[in-house]
Amino acid sequence: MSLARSVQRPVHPTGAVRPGRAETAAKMLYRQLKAEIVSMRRKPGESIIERDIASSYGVSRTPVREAVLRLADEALVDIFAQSGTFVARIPLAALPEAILVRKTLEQLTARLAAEAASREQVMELYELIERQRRMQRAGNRDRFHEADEAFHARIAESAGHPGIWTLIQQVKIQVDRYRRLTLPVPGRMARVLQEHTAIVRAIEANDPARAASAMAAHLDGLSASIADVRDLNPEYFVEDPRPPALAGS
Amino acid sequence: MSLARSVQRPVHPTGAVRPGRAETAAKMLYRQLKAEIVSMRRKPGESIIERDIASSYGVSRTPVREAVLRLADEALVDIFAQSGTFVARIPLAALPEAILVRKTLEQLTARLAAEAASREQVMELYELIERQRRMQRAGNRDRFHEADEAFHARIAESAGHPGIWTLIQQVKIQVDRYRRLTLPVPGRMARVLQEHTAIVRAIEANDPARAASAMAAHLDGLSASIADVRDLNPEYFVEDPRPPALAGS
DNA sequence: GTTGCGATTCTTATATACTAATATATCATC
DNA sequence: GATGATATATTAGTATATAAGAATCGCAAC
Repeated sequence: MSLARSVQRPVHPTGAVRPGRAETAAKMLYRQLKAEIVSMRRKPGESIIERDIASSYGVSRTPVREAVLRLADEALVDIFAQSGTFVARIPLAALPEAILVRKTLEQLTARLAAEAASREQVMELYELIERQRRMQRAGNRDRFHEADEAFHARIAESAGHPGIWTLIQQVKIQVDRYRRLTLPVPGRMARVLQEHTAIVRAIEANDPARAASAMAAHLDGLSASIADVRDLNPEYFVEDPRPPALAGS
Repeated sequence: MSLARSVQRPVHPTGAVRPGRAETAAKMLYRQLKAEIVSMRRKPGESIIERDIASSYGVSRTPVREAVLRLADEALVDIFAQSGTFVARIPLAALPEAILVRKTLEQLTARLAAEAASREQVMELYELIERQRRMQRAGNRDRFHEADEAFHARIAESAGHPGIWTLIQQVKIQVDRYRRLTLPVPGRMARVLQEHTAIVRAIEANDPARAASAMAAHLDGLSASIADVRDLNPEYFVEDPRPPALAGS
């Protein structure tokens, strides 16, 4: 997929600006199913039957199938022909890799943001931290997390490369599923706020190296003990022994 | 999409090892169309009509549609409902970002490879360089390029993170299309060979910093002058002025 | 010559029907 | 009772038909 697939609009050959269109059923189903899988409301290994989804949403199998195929592309479901479709198990081997890639790319955006961010952008980052603080006080974990994501997105934007956050979102999706299984850690929100503040301070001070290391420290915190969670819910995971060698020409 | 979507096999809930199955028509069409688009045999802006593809391959519209939908996900085609589907133009704004991401991630793999690569893995890298040298002598640019890709893939593998190369392949796809428009530069193959050798030497010497900088230098070479190519084929490109702000909450 | 309207002709989006292959249940056999 | 073959049911893959909306072409009015 393209790096920035979801941040650029297609351009019609005629050059005409196309009117906004009502969302298709297929896209709605895709978003819906994806949300259910990422939020672990649909459990890994659970069966997904196209016909059932279709009837429960009052549409035909075709748009359901389109949505399921997209999810299969993203490795959120496994399709077995003439057999069944199942919510994908979380690939343990991919988690450290995804965390590493995220850390690397976010160190980059933090560094670039520290070089390039305008005063307005820094203020927006502080505002997002404030929003998070309000959500912490309200004890609203979901909204806290939303603001958290927005904070990271805004840093990529300030770095001049918003598409990198889009990419990170795709890379970290299995990690997000994994984290849904972890228990809420007391004091985590407070620590996140502190770490976010340290990052913005470094960006504001135009100190790229410090911004990068602050971001790295922040992200190191989230790689909790994978082994523990796996042992609690072994049926949700799959440890691919060794991926089959990549196509080497 | 998951980081390693194409390097891990789905696991059937019954635990059974599923037999290898014949490739579906849809997957074949996807690969075929993707190759035609990336190789620029299908020009940006060109119309793609599902019915025509279906009849020319002797299948129904359904598998064609499946393939086209996947390509739309990867931003290789733009689908306009009730209007038409077109080969996507190359998004100019995304190219520097993709090049930057690739460089960042390959510096990472080079660094890790320098820390972890075994003697056998280093030998394989040297062998891939030799293969490239043979292709250079034979003047076979396509096979030279294939070995080039295999070289980079093998470095990611030696770093213990083969999925990162899969990710890079996805990120650089629009850059690959752009590069198809550039003329062959005399002496480029020789320079590539030299730079690859420098990278492997640093990996062999277990010098992570030098491996990373050698990789960075290598990849800096490929960001030629985008402006020139754009002016030659302006109809192949689209310069998204500013991506619409990312979802911020 | 240009512009505005409208019918027509495309095209994709969705619905429905059919095919083929898998997994499971059943039953005979040992 | 365990085991194997067979039959059945279930499911994704594919084919075809229909719906709905957009672009284009022609024509009329100016």
